[in-house]
Amino acid sequence: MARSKQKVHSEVLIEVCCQNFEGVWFGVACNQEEIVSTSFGASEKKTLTSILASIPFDVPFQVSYEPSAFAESVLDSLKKIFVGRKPDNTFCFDYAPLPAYTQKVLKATAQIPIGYVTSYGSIAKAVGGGARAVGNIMASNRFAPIVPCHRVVKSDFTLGGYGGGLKTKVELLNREKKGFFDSMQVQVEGGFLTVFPTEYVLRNLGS
DNA sequence: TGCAAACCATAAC
DNA sequence: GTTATGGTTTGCA
Repeated sequence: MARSKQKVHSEVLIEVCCQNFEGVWFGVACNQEEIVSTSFGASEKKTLTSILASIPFDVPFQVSYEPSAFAESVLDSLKKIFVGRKPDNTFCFDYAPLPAYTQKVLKATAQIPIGYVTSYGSIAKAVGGGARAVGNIMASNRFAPIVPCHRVVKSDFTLGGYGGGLKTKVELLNREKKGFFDSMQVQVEGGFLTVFPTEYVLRNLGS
């Protein structure tokens, strides 16, 4: 029986998991070895809703309460990032559904090291395009906080915005500060991105 | 400082 | 196609 020409979606069943860690809900959607989306928030419902929003209607998914080894390792990394530590693993993301420019911006954002921030305009300068467009992409970042959009601020080192709330953004940055003094350049697709010590932002908040 | 105008990719009609 | 929408930036008073 020839079935090979049929589109069999069941082969890409997406696994969705949520876990609570110290009062915060972390969620992941993944297919085998790729992250489809991640999220975190104060309630399970909100976290789950934001995860599900990034799964296309015609793709089946399954909410699992017993995460696969891969999902478990992603959740583990989410928690580590949340407390300001470096995750053990690097992951592949399912960038395919996203527009090319969005992919470029997210990949550049992913290059910002712990202890550093950059600005919307700096990313725009590195990969092309404009700061507002970068801001829009941050706002709809489906890989937070693994793609660290909390490390992107305004050019005057004030906070800008954050989907999870500015309070959360400050908390994350506070845990990530390393006491660096100098800015530096990191290589990204399309050029070099200037990053600045997290302290530049934090010392702005006091006054 | 504060305001206005320019900027720019997306998503939604 | 066209328009609306921002997690911005910059210049000018």
